[in-house]
Amino acid sequence: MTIEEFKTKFKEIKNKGFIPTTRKGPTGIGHTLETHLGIFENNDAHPDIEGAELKAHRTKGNSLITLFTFNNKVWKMPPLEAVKKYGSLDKDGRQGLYYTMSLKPNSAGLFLDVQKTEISVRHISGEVIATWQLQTLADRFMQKMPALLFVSAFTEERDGIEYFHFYRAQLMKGTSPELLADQFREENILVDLRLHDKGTMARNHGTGFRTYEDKLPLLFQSIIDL
DNA sequence: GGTACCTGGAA
DNA sequence: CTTCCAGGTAC
Repeated sequence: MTIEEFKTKFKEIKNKGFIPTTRKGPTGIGHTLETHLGIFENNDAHPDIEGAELKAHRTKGNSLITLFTFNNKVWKMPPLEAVKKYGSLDKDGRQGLYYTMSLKPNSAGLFLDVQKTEISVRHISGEVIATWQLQTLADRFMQKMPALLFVSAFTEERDGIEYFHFYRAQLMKGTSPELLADQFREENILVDLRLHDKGTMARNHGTGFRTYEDKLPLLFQSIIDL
C-alpha cells in the first residue's frame, strides 16, 4: 500500500467514527486499524506501508509505544533463569520479569548500563543479563522504521466492547544512527523486559525498545499530518 | 514445543 | 517515574 492509498483509506475510516474492536485486549487497536485498512497481521520486522511503519495508539493515558523488539542472541543467561532469579510474583503467583530499565537500579537490583558502543541490563552484583550493541540497535531501528505512520484514536466502551475512533494520522521521518544512539543515552528510548515463567519455558513478549508519545518528535526530523 | 518477532496496554 | 501486563504468528 502506498502513502496516498493510505490517506484515502484513512479518511474513510475516520469518517466512520467509532468502530468496534476486532480483538480483545490492548492489541485490539492495531488489529482493528489493520483490518479496516485491509492489511494482514505479520511478524515480519519490516515496514508496513511504503517504507513507513504503522502504529496505532489510544489517545487517553500516556503509555509506552513499542518501537521494535530485539532479543536474538542478547541474553547472557537463560531467560527462564533470569525470571526465576530476578522476577517478581504477579497476582496469580506467576513469576515475571516486567521492568522498564533505567540507569538507576530497580527494586530487583537490575539497571541499564549504557557504554560507548553497547548497552547492557546488569545486576548490582555485576552479573550481566543481556547486552545489545548500539550500532545494531540503530540499524534495527532504521530497518524497521525509516518512517513512522502514527495513528491516534479516541476510545469508548459500549456494552463491554471497546470502540475506536481513529482521528489523526501523522507521518514522521528522518532519523540517523547517531541521533538514535544519543536518544538511548538520554533514556528517551527505554528498554522494557517483558517475560514470565510459563512452566518449562519463559514466555517472552520480546524485549521492547519503547518511548513515550511526547518523545517521538525527538526521534524524527519531520512530522506531517496526513 | 520453544524462541523471537509482531501487535499494544494499566495503576 | 516504576511495576506490572495483554493477544497474536512464523519457524
